[in-house]
Amino acid sequence: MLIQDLISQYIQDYLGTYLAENNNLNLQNKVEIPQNQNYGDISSTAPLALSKVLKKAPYVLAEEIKKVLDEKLKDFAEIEVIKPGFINFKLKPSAYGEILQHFDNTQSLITQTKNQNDNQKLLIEFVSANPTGDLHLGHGRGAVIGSALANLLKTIGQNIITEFYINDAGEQINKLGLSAWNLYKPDQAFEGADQYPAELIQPYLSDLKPDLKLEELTNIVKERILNKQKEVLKNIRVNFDLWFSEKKELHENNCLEKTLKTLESKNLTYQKDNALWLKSSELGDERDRVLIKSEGKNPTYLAGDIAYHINKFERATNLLDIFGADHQGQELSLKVTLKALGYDESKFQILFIQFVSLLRNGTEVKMSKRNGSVITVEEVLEEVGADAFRFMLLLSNINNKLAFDIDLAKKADDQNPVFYVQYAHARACSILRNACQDLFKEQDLKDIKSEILDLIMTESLSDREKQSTKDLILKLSFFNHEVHRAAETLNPSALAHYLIDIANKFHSFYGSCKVINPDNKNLSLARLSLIKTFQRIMQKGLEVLIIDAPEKM
RNA sequence: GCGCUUGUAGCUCAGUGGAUAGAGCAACCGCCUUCUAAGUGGUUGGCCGCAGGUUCGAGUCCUGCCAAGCGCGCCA
Repeated sequence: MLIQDLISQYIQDYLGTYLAENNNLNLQNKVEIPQNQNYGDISSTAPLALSKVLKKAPYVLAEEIKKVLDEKLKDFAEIEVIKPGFINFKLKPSAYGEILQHFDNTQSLITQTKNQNDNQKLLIEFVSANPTGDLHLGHGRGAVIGSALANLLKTIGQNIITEFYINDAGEQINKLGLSAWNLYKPDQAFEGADQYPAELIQPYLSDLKPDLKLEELTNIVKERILNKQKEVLKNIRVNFDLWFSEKKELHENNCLEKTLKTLESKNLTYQKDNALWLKSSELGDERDRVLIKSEGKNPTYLAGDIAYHINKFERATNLLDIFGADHQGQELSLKVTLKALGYDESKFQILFIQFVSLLRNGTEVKMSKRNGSVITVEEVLEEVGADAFRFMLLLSNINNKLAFDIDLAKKADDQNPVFYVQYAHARACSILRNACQDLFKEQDLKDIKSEILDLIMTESLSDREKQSTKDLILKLSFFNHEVHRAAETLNPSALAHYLIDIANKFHSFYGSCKVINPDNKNLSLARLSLIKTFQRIMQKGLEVLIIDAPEKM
């Protein structure tokens, strides 16, 4: 077990004596690397955080914990209690060898969450763009975040389904059909129709048979646009388990009709002005909403959305939607309705992603659907490649609007975070390659003895060597913890930031510690073990985010 | 007007009620006969939007205000 896991485990065991019942403390987050060296290599604020719950002075609590830990950790750390109730651990050199040993002996770098209930299944819906045009950068952000999050949750052992909702019915499709028709048969054009800009539609009109009917044309263009979206998503490494067609699954399968009947049977609807209304204000919404429009008797988006979410609840226990910030109007109506129908609101969550703009030559390029100045995923991807595309969009928290700096994403130096991170990985691979070419055989790097690993922090090293080694090992030892924290907070960005952090610590280690040294083969082996661990963790971290980890650059 | 999100170094952002608020970039001074200089060491840089409150302790929680983005359709 890693030292910080031992610490939190022992504290938890000890505090458990205070809290026999209802003991679901999670102290993992209360054991950390302190900002300031003076506070030790690892520190815990558990006594401070828990003194209120346990009704005990934090300092007293800290002293008690110290007493317990002193005994258990005497080989690895010196423990000090500081004023209000901090517990600071100064690690002994052997602790670092122990961490290397731990990683040498551990196949899987990420622990699986305990499955209290194997029936739990989370359905994540994201992107869900209308099949009426190209994917823009905003869709790209949702796609990258959604795919990384889904992969992150899968990695810790959760049961995940990813889904794309195709809005292939309704007004937008009619509008698409008319827009296409007017370009296809200009002499028979529909006058005065609301249309999509011609340049968005034209690329999908090549090689058409001459005598198509409006409906046939609409379907062909819709299919072509959808296929294009699928292709672009594939290019940014975004895959879906299911592409859910509104038209097929909700309309033709009568799912929508069933939902309306259910709502009617629960007396949640009424007729007014020739339309069918939902009594949503009674359920907590700001006002009532229309379900079936008076003109044409077509369902509103909300009606379909409710039916779709009921359908999803039939296939999964938990739902997560990832929407653009412009969809927040949906949330309240949908949630109150689902609640009224008996679904557990705690099992349905929506994440809203703020807008993306594009920064080129230091100035912001505004996007506007109306005048056709949409920045597509495809055009940005072409310039920067999938790795930079993904990493740049992953770096900022979804609650912040983001300016995608396209010039930065193309740079091949330390200013560009994705290069910085990938370069660190390639450097590590290069050292491992060289080591096995000149001085060692592959076999030498396996099962390195603990006496040799302990040399990693040997006394005779310079301060800078010790410092950079220590920083790297400690940071690496928190990998599993960081992955789980990112998963719990549904925040893959945190993992991206962590990877920058370990890349930084690695580069620093590289700069101060010569790894391959024929005059000191044992120290070389210990350091190669560290490099190997770094390389594995970086590779795994990038894999979770679905970004390449190149071995050469 | 109401709701959601945001406001932290020149810029982009981390920050889980705890210690002297951190990182990257930019700026400035250094480091290649050395495993990838696509790199690294150091320096400079802060009324954490403002004002109250809760707390032993607030960037973090609460209230009000200011500013920005988005949302408040028989559009999707």
